[in-house]
Amino acid sequence: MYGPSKRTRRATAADVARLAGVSRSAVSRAFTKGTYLDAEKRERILLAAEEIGYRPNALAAGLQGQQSNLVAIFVGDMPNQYDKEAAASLATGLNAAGKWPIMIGGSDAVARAAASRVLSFPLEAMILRSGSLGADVAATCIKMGVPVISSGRIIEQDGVDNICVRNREGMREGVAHLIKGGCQRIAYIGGPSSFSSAPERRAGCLDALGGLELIAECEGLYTMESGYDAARALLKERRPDAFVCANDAMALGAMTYLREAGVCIPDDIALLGFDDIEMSGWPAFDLTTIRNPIDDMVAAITELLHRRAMDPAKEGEVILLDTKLVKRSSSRRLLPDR
Amino acid sequence: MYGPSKRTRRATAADVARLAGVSRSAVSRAFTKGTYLDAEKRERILLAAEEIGYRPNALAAGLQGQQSNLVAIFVGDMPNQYDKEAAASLATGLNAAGKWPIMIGGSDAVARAAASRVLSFPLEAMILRSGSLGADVAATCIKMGVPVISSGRIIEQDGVDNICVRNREGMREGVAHLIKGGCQRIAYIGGPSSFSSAPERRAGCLDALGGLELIAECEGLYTMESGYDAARALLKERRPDAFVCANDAMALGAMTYLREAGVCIPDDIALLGFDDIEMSGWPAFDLTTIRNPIDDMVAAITELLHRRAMDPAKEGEVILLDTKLVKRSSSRRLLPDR
DNA sequence: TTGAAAGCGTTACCAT
DNA sequence: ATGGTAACGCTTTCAA
Repeated sequence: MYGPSKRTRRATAADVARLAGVSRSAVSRAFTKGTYLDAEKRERILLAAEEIGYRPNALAAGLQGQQSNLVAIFVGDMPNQYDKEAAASLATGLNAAGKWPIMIGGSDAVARAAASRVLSFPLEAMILRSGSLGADVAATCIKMGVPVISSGRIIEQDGVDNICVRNREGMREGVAHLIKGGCQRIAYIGGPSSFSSAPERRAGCLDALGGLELIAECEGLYTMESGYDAARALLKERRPDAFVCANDAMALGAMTYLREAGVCIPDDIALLGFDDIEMSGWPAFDLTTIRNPIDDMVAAITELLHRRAMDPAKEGEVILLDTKLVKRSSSRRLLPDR
Repeated sequence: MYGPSKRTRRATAADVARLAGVSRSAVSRAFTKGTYLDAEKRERILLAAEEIGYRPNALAAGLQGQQSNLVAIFVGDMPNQYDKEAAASLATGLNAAGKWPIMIGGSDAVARAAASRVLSFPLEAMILRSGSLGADVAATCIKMGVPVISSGRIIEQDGVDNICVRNREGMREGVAHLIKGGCQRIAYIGGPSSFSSAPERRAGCLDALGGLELIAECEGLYTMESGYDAARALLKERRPDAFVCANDAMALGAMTYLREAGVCIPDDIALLGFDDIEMSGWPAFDLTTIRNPIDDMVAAITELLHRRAMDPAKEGEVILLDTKLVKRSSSRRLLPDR
């Protein structure tokens, strides 16, 4: 039997037209809704198309001047769990919205080169999800006329849309919760200062402290391992009764160390994270944390994409997402929470 | 200023030609290496292009019949860590190889629909990385003339290239290592039978057992949580001295439960995983496991892509990857390992 | 070495 | 409602 698998050339509208005995125009219309076309005829065309495995070539359609629906997502190395979850959800959310996410990632040099080359596509937007680098990539995109959406870090640049979580407010609420629960000797495990989220979260912690001061403090790498190490280092200091961590990965690392060290959580030391990654909700960890809402982030990006498509020349905007304090057992102390 | 009509058109070769005072053909040649073009002229063109932010439109170039360099990656829900790591590395590896990976994911219905729609692009290949579903997606692709590369699960279908790790041999080596270390009462925590890897790994375990029989056995979901639950259930059975887990996520879940239960690893119970995800190598876990080599997988896929491009009509092939036993402390028992 | 012109597969705009 | 015919932006062939 002859079939498309034998064919080396891709089926075109002309092939379908020939097979169905109609014009190429009719084939095009059959695949576009809201066009005038005899119902029976459309049926016949669709059937013929199905038979030879035809569908409109997106390259040609995109060339035609329509929207390409192509979107690039620039992720860094995705060193921690949250980044991976966010990237996965973003890709999924985008293709639920009818967009095609092209992933760009890897170590700096490779990723940067790829990010530049991908601009040869008429992208609807470049989505930046990289903590540290990104600002220069953004500049290239803007120059090429490709809209930029920066997520997780605010890039002050003309025409760049930003979406960011309220790091400071979120952390403030979390630490306030610890204090209301009776914690007084708080140690802070911060993130790398190259990430804009790090100083913001730290500021939120200081806000909540009020008159209090941090018992101790150090800077981690947003990884579990660095949290583990940080906990060990900080435990030597004057006995803290709470560890506030700039993200969940470090908090879980710290938790692992504390358990090994025989420290009871939360009675000896309470623990607070930030992000609410999947693992944190798992009963064996049950970490109190501040939710960095991935679904809201994805929804906001989709919305931004839409608004930009409506008005390509609009001003860049900043969307701030609200966090949500998720109280779990790592902060559930004897003292009642109010 | 005057409204949305401010839209800036993307620069085209004609724009560059005008600016540099050359023909459109020359501009095209300037961006194609191995073409006849005066060096000084090429320089001038490239400069002009840089100035107005031009690069060849990949849509138009792809239409021309060249290779599109577009590749779709179909991932499932990526429920476990290994899937996420694999997907991230794959995307990165592909764009290091000059390919553009379009990610397709999400819950079954949405992902399936997207996978079908993405075929409107002249894809160089559809890469399937989904344990359970995928076979029917593969059929659609083949019908459309899009080559399929299945990773992690062998799809017996004309023209489908497969790449899979030697699950059985790997697990056999791992369990043999436990037995040499003195384990005799082995309990098995398996994966969901809908994944082809599950029965293979189990078979490898049985191979190594020789005359022995499993003390106990249950089926998990390849998630940490299911491993945790499985360990609790199995611990009630006649005291095992080893837990063999079908993947690392479950092994780490089991480890967490065992530690909570005060069981000493590996002295009371040894632990074996499969995959070697990042977390397993972290000192606080230090899980003995069988490496499911992501880098080799990515390299093989790139190679397969290349071979398929060379000969679109070639037979489908099966590449099997070797595992590597990674001995860590979760299996380091008193009895010397031979 | 260079420029003109012919496609590539669509969609959109014409007249029917 | 329908078929013919311009674009769309590029690469490649063909003459020069």
